[in-house]
Amino acid sequence: MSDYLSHLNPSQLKAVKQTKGPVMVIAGAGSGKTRVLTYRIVHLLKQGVDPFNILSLTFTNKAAKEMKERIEKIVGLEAKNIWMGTFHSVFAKILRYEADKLGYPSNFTIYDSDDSKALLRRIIKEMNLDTDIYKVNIVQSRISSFKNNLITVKAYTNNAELKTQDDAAHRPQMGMIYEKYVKECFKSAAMDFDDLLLKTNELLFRHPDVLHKYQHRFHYVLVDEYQDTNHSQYLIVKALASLNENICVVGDDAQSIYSFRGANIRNILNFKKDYSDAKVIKLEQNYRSTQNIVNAANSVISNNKDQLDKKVWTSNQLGELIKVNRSTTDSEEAVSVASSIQETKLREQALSQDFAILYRTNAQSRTMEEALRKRNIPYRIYGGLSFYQRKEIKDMMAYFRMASNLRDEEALRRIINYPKRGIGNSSIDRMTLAASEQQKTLWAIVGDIKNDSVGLNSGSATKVDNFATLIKSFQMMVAEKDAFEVATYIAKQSGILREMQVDKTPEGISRFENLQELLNGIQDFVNQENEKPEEERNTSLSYYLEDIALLTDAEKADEDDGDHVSLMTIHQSKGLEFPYVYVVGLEENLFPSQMSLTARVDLEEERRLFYVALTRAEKRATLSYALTRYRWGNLIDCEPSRFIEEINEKYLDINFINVKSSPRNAGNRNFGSNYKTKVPSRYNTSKKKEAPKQDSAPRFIPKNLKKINPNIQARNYKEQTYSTGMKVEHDRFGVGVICKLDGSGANKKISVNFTDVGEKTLLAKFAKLNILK
DNA sequence: GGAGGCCTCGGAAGG
DNA sequence: CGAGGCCTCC
Repeated sequence: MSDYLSHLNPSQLKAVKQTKGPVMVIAGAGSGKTRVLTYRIVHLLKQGVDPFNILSLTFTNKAAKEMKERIEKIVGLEAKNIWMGTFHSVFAKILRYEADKLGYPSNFTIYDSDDSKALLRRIIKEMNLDTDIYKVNIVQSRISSFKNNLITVKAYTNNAELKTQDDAAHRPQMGMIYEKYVKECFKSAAMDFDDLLLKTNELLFRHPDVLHKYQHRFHYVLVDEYQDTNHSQYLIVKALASLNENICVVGDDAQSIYSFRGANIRNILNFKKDYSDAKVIKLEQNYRSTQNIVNAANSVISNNKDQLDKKVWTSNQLGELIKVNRSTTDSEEAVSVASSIQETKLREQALSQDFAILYRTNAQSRTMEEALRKRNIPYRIYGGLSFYQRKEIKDMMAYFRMASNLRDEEALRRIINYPKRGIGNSSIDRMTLAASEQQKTLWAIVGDIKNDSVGLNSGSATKVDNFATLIKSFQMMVAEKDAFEVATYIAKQSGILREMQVDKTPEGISRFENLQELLNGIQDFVNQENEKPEEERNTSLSYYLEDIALLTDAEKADEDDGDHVSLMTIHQSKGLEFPYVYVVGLEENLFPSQMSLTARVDLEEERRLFYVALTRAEKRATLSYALTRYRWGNLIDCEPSRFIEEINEKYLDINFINVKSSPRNAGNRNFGSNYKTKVPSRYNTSKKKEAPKQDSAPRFIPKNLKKINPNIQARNYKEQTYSTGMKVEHDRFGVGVICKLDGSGANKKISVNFTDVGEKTLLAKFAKLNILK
């Protein structure tokens, strides 16, 4: 496959061939971003670059996997040697290799966010702090943001501003919690997700030799979704690339929707400042959506101030207008979506999988689900608990973690009395106290309970000792047996399997099946390892844990569960595309979210989220809102989202509204009595908003639009004047000539003689004819 | 030590 | 409204 370059348009080609020096690729929605990244790597390999010298970073395992597969398809097994993976997995690998330099064992545990939450909860409790003020979620995200900005405990202590912020928020003990949290993690030989990046920075900046080594290893660095990088990731990338400066970042500032988890849109906006000789290549041709969708999306995003200049366009067909639907209640909204799906399936011979329903919050899925179920439309709700977050899996994994790292205190606490073995809270509290007094790990006390430094009664001590003996036997086995043998042994000996088998409720059976699934997965892992050459082979349970610690999602995607409508949050839909997309709940305080209304940057992010939602659609986008909605059990009144108003009206089809006879003046559209035409000025912070509306669309449309009949482009919901003899076009019936007009107003009828289907009589208000001449 | 009732609180979610 | 943490009572 040597003609791979011929599949690219000029900008894509440029992005692929510009392999030297810093390059930023701004990839508009649907512009073939993955194709460029893939081919760029293929191109490097074809030029003779050693795969070991290429570092390619993504945010999700899925993205990494897909890219690897695509490259492998073209260049073969050579692709396996590329350093390709998520930030976290690549740097976890490096950290394990260099762990001793940071005082960690190489088999350190990775705490997921539940583990860190549990630890924080314990710390806050131990410090006797008010849990209403020191809420775990707040503390956790605060510490996360410290770490993502490289603010260590020491740096925090020296930072008066942060201290002042926390004092002002009535959380003066934040620094102390942070300190204890970091110490506990270290004591447990554990790193949380943020540590994987923070410690990598530490490693690279404190050990110039290590930095030097990896700078020389990675001749070429590629970063996908650069707009999603946080400061910590930014610094790592910068450090690694600073020697060769062969760095290529790909992203779209307009799709930056993750600031709430630390992503810093400045990284992409400032790339040119960081690398003065950077080449910026824009992929502006959209291959996914119709012109109406692309133009509507452009008109919305132009309301944002913080953005890189680009003009997304498409040569696809004009397509349908964006539909806007209003319902009285949220359940009516769901019914109207479901019936529209059903109708479209029949009329356009579409499959269920051609449809997606996108919403701002997960809570909105329920009404949608009910409506779909009533009509027997198959659907799948994405999101929710992933496989590895299930209790039964986490319990089992906690045993594995203990067997591999005895210092893992969160795992120990999770299983010391599960299944029930009579070790209660008072025993655990006593041992915890002893551990802290003697400056030992909790396991050191548990594993040596017979030496009686704790003062448990003999019955409790025996129970603890039996537990310790059990864990020790697991640990010994890890060194000798393969992961599957150890895992099945643990499942039986720990009593978990027995516990599962007894429970015959549907939930219990499902838990048992999940456990089986986990064991099957471990068997697969062992089999795969056994296929490798002996020197690369590692079938141990510890290695299995390393392998899957960062897999937060079970690979259920390929477990194709057939033709279904997809229900998901807009965040989850990023990167996906569907012929028909329904964006529901377009209401003020829901979308945009109420929490985004106080700051311009937050509102802009909501707008980007809306942009992402719109640009998922290939053929048709339908927006909807309800006038009332149940929220936390209460019925509340809603107003349509400002985002609907921000779309240039000529791309909208809101013909369902009882249009009053009064003429609408431009820029002051009337969506019905409940529509708020004026947004409160304090929200109206974007300067660009004042620009005349009609500008936003054509400005973004390049030459090729001229091929399109301007009359078609001008089509909108406004009443059109028809006369006999006019040549018109209908979506379904094709081209024809008007032969008769009847009635007036709402009852106005038009008879058209269509070339293909003969004469048809249509109601003018529903006909939506394009006047051709 | 465990079950069940009370209370609180609610955003989006990658690794 | 519903999930999950916490507390009380047995």
